[in-house]
Amino acid sequence: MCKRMLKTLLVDDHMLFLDGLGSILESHEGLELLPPVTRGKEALDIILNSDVDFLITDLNLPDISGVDLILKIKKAKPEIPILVLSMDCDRKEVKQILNAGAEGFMLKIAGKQELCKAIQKIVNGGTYYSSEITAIMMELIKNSSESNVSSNYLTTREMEILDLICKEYSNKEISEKLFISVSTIETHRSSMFGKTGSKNVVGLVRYAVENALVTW
Amino acid sequence: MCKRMLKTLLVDDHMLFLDGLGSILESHEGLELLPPVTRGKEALDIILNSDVDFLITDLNLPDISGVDLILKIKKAKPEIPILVLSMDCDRKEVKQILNAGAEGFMLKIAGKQELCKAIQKIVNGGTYYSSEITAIMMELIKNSSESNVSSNYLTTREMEILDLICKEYSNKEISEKLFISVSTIETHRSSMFGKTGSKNVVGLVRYAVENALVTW
DNA sequence: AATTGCCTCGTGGTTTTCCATGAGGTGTAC
DNA sequence: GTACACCTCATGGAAAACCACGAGGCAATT
Repeated sequence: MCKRMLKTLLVDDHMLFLDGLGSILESHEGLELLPPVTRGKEALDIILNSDVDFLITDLNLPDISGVDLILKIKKAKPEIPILVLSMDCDRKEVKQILNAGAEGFMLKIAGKQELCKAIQKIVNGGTYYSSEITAIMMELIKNSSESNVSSNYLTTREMEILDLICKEYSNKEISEKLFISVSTIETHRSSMFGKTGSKNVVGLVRYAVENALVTW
Repeated sequence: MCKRMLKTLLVDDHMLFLDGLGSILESHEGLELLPPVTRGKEALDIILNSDVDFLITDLNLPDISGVDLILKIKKAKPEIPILVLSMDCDRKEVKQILNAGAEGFMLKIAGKQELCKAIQKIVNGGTYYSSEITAIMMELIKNSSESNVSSNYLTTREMEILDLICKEYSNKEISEKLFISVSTIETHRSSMFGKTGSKNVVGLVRYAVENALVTW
């Protein structure tokens, strides 16, 4: 049992959660915690330019989407195992995360015991998906025939923007939060109008509510 | 400095966050951590039936709303200081929390230093609101003529208009349907903004959804 | 190599919303 | 009989949303 310490990077936009996670994991054997980060791009930078052995990340990051982060990492350094923690999860998220190739996916409602179990399995080359996730996986498999019917579904970016719209963000505020121009937001809005058959932002909010894309 | 240990209850629906918070705070002097809970009703039960000196709670709880929790506690045991932690915050939340009488309100993006500062101030009889919160407070004050003091209920006419707004009607369309001028609609909208603590029409829709004023 | 989907951005314009302010009319309640 | 809540309306201006169009970059697919 003289394993090398795994350099572990924690990513979450909530410092407090990060601090807490750090407190839990610093006593976890085999892990050497790197200074945690709150932004996806920061994380990406560190992973690409230094030695990281293990990544534990939140799904909701301020700058880039968690899925994007995973995709980019898996492309550059597929050997680094990734454990994703998320507040909630819906079918699309699960699908995206699994496709992106994350080794683990669990919710933050889990306790530290479950977290440790997940880490254990993953660092030993396995995978861990919590029961909530596996339940959704079942559903996805069951309904995989009609899943392509909804081909006019919103893209990741569109959902992201819709989420902010539902939080009363103006286009300008969204552009500042996502670091893209107002034009882009407008383009996304327009295409969402088309996809959802809405006339204005109210229609989008309605769509979001009906499809449970937003949790208030 | 031989203060009594303050029996502190942590409430959050995410076990992992709870565990983390526990790790951070167990070394905090003066606090004696009670077994944390994930449900609002559980918290309420404990607070009403045993000795709790300090409450740190999340705003998004699975069973009852965080605001409800605070209101109920403040009604029964107003002497217990409450620090609210939240993921995000919008005007409505801030307004509700402040009205409910919480001693502190901060975001989870804060670090543990800020958390400790907040706790320090609060247990010494003070209050703590993070910069994000105070910024929103400013906004609220700026835009409060009389609205947030007086009744929060919408009038019949306002509800009627809100209903049409939720059906994607523009002000012009509403004015034609109700045979009143666009100015009038705007006046109603404005006063609804005040009453509901919204910035724009999305906030109104949200209010309508939350209060089941609209059936889609 | 070409196509397709997604994300990005711009220009220039119209329409709508939002805001501040003031004010008249009605009915109810004290 | 007056205070108050409600509904009505206007002016005028600033900000934001909406629309139509074109277009380039990137990555995956074919």
